[in-house]
Amino acid sequence: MSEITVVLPDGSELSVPEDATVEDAAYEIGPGLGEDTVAGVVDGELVAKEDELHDGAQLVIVTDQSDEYLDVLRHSAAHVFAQALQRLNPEATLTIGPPTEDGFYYDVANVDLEESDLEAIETEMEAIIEADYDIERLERPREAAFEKYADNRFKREILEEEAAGEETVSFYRQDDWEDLCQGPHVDSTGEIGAVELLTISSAYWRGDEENEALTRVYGTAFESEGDLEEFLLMREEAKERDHRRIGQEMELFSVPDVTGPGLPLYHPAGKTILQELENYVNELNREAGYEQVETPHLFRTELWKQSGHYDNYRDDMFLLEVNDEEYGLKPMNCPGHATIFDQASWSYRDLPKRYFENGKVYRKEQRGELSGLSRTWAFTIDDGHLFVKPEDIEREVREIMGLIFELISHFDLEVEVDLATRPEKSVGGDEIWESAEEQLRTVLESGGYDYGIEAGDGAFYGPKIDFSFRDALGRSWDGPTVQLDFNMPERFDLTYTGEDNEDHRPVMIHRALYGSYERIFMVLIEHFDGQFPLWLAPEQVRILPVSDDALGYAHRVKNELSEFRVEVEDRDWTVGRKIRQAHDDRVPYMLIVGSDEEESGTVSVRDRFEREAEGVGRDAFREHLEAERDEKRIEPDFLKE
RNA sequence: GCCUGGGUAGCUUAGCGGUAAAGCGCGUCCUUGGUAAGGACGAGAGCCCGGGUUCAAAUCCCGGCCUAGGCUCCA
Repeated sequence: MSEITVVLPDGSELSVPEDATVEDAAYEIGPGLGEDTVAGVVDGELVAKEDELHDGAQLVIVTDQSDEYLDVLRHSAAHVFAQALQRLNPEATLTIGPPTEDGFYYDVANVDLEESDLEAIETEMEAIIEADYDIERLERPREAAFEKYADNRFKREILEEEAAGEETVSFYRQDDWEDLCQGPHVDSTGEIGAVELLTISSAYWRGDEENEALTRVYGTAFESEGDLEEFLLMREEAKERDHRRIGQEMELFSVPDVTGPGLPLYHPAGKTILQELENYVNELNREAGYEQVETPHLFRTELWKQSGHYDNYRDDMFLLEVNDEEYGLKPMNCPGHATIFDQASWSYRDLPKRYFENGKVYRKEQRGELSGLSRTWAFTIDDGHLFVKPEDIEREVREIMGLIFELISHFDLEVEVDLATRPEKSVGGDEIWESAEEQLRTVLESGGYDYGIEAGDGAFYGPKIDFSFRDALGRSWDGPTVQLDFNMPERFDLTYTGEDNEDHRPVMIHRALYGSYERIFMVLIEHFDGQFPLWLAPEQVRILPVSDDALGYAHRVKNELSEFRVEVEDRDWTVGRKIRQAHDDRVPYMLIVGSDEEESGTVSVRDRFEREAEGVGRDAFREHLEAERDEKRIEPDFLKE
């Protein structure tokens, strides 16, 4: 029999018979590994250990030590769910049930489920796990599968489409229950250490809203109860940190019914934080040679026709009729900036022009998508547009990368960088795309940035570098972006005069350092759990008089700290109560003052970490505050041991 | 936009055909406090909006609006 060659993770090659499976290959490497094999990853795709290999395959063996093992386990947990569901509701029609990042789901039809039903299903699942049934793979003729699923049009559709042309299809069996499935699965139900069903929602068959709505049950599974508990704790913490909840508690913002959906109101405390964020980015931009501009919220649709937004995004724009003419709220700031650029003639000596605006934009997002500050109809972008000579792209992008890293260094957030390349639908010639992507790559390489490639994920008008933040709970959020644009300069016929006295086309660079203020605000609220660094904290210091007798001194101390956001707690409460409240309100520093402090002219300092010091000099404290604020330190550190 | 839940005091929620409840917050008073909730009293509710059923609707039905989770979208 002829042999084929597969490539192992360390680059070495392994020869195996041409009908060898993943498991066979593992045994070739070593009997121990063969024994432990759960599944394989072939050319980046998770496959069953029974699947045959092909010549040149990149092979990774998956054991219970692999990262992929949890996916396999969860896929099996989805089967256990389906079996349990059908034990209790035999009429339930199964569709698909894959693993996800956090667990698994299973989409079912012909069954009415409520959250309250989940407990009984979970109990049944635990019985199945307890019984430790072997999980067996069966090959059946495709025709037999059709017969078996005579009354399940979903499975038949899978057989028709996914399994088109196959003679046999695989089933996985545990106990007396089986499901059409490609696998892979763990060897027995007992390997699932812990399961939990989480929520019920709905989803369309194959994710298409034209199709039938199915009932989707989300659950998760782990190797051990301990892992599950850790996961649930993390989930609970995420809920506690929900920016909508903290936003309400700290009176940062609200989205009342009466103002319309997705149109948040910023209250004084919230606006204080936004203003600090804005002041900082304004300063950073000024230093980097940007000129601040301002454009109105409303333009004639002529402008949106010129920019192309009207053709592509008209349905998502807010349009209105004024004096028989159509106007539209701006969904982007760039056409306004391009128009400003177009109001003069420029020489190559003038370039690059760097315009900047904290511009509010309006996009009529789908109603079901709106949520807190994470998805809104009105949001503000710290939007910069650069008009550059093509040969300057690299230098400008490098500078922007520097700005972005400078900015995020103050927020204790990790960041991931991705290069998004040319999508299928795009404008501009091959040459300019290749050159642009090359220049972005050069910046990323020479800057030593770790980055991934999102092939085909660029904008239709140019490639881009996307940043995503990772917060304290390990979640990822869209952040800053740098995008090259060859389209807008064409559409607006932007030109500059070159050294050769000829007209040339500038390239536009769109960039945002925060992304949107709403988004960064949300991320920061949740990342810091509302415990903002001093420079951002809406209330930086609260003075707690021990009794009313100390009110006068308290106000004198407050006046001395007038450059900070300071409040005097003058409610008729005990000291303990005042401290409790200040902690609940997440104030970085408390100053407790009474007769002792008044006589010695000092303050007692307590911070949000419950650290304390008595007899602190007022000047020393004020000077520390100034430094902590100006250096944008993450945590209060006056009382740091 | 679609599917499934939900909208009751400033906030969090109970009540689910028959006189609208609680905790927190708020106000007044007592207490004048020393490091994470002192006490008493009080005010505060078109029960989301519009229709319908009923002797009677916060409660049941229909429509709308908002909201949560999910699906689909995201220049």
